Amino acid sequence: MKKATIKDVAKMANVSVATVSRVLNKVDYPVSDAVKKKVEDAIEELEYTPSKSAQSLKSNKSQLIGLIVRDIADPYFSAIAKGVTESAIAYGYLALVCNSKRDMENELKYYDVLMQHNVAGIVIAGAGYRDEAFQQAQEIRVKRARELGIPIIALAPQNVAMTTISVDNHYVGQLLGNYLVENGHHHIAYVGGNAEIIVDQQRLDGFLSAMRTAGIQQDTTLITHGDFTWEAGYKAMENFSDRLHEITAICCANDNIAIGVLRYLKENNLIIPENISLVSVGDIIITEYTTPKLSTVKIPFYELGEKSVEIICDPNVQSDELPHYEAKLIKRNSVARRCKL
Amino acid sequence: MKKATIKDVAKMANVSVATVSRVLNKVDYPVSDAVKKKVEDAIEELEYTPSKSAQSLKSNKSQLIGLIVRDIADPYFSAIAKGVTESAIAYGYLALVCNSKRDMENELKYYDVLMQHNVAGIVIAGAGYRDEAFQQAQEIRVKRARELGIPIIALAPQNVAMTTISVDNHYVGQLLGNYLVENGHHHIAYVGGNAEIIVDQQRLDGFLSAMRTAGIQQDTTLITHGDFTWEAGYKAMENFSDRLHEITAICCANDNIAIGVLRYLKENNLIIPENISLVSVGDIIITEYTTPKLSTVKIPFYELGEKSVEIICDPNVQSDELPHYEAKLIKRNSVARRCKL
DNA sequence: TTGTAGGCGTTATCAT
DNA sequence: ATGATAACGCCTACAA
Repeated sequence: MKKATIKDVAKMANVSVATVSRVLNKVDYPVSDAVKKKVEDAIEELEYTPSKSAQSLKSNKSQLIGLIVRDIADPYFSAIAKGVTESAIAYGYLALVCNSKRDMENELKYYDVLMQHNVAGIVIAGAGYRDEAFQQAQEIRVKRARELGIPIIALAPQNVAMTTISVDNHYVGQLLGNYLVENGHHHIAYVGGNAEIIVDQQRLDGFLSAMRTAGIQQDTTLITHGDFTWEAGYKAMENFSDRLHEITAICCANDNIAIGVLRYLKENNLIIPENISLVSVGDIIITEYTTPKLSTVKIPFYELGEKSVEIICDPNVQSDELPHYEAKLIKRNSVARRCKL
Repeated sequence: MKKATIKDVAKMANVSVATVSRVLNKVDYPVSDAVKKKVEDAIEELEYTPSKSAQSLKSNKSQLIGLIVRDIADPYFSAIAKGVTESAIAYGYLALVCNSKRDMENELKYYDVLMQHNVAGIVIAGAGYRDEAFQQAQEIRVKRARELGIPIIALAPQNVAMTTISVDNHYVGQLLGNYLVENGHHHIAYVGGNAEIIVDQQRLDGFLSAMRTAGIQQDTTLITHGDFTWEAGYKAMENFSDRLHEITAICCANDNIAIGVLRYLKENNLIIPENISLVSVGDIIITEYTTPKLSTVKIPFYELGEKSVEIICDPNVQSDELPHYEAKLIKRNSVARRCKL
């Protein structure tokens, strides 16, 4: 059996397809009540719904929003995906989710695939890579999208001219550094994420500037980079094991890393925060359920995802009046006051 | 600027659109090398890619897979989503992700929306509701989809005749019960999930059958239901607080619940597993990062998602030779041997 | 107020 | 080996 088409409806209601289309799309187009009724009955009878494919072909625009994430199973990205999918539905759209597996090539490929699908817009969740070739490739795609009238919204800095809504990551790093300093910490290890990704550098810079302001000479051998994952956090600690006695606090570039770090420290019988304090970035839900609860800088992932869809779908939203998102420190129980080392 | 169409390519290559279509789609259709070359050059020059919308209209089938989840930010569902999205891309498809917010109405609506988009298939991640009206509504949609040739794959039981790949949840409950009994536990609290969802009952039944086999009379007032979330697990414990001294173990219907339970117990200075043992279901990644690591029954979420796409996309896969997925107990550190109460 | 017809980009059928 | 054309379902000028 096939789905009913507008023709079937027209036939059953004894009207033309144009009339059917009008009662469907032109709310205030003059159609006689009798005809309108007939059409609506036929639609119901046949369970007719317009074909999105045909509409998309005709209008050269689909009711689809593309979302590119690095790993949908990572709480950061799934929080964003939640915002995007829920907001999309609210606007009558659907979200196409692409998982790059943290691979640059894949990410670029997805730009193309999504455009082939005539998406109404594309949301880029992850921050950009510092790699120049990548940025150029990205720039080409952004330009092409603009020519086609497809908005692309980044939820983290890309170093490419494009609409971006994001928290100030330099400030995030400062927040972290200042908080630790305020609590008397001077010997701090910094566990970064993937150094190839822009935000990693920005957060570290912010952290270092906080150290400088506080007159603290940061030991650069106490700075490490890996990836924004749990495993990476754990592994970083393994490599750090012989220097744990030198430090009183660890600053992690995101919550995942902190969770890995936390596990390592617990396994090695260090008490948080009594022995070592811990801060990170994100405020993913699990930070409320670890022991101790993690002090972290909240990034409004859900809201960012939500807003990006709004920018794409709502014609009233001007992309020149982008909202400002403020990073906020959430103090919980992973930082202790350290008077003196 | 507009995207190049097959006509543009045909014009540039001085051939007909039919020829272009052939070099694109009919690999072994006889086309002279010279013409083929011209066409390929034009395609490259114009950066032409076929419009998915037009293909979808023409073929009455899109390269889209619909996925319905209850909460994409829930590790259970995001693991499935990861399997689905990655597998989809591998087949040249894209995944449309719908978030029902654990609302039945939404779920039903998504069936319809996805069909409007001409999806190649639909994957239902969550188990069905016991609600009869829901099951009927679901049945209608499944039947309609079948008539349209759209496969629907459930990754958990629905009590509706449809293709389902899933673990045996009764067995899961038995596994849990037996493991606890083997370790000498006789006074066990059971924290279930949403009792309206089919698997919740199945797991509990399995657990109870294990108790019966062991000759243990389960205290039914020690059985509670809430939801499959962290918050619900925590809240269940709050309501249980005055009975904690009666029990030696807690069996949770999934890992989320266990994480909430764990947090409550820790806040109340109970040591796991020395004071109370804990088991659950899922084996989501975080269970490896809690303290202690959670003993749980592994459900292969990623693989289920992956397989469902394979069934939809791969014409060689017969849906009558569905794979069997075995639930497996992962013993970690949340269960202690209890000789006697 | 309603109907007719062309075209969106493809693919497939039928000619040549 | 290649080309012309109809059709997929919808929307929208333009006609009536």
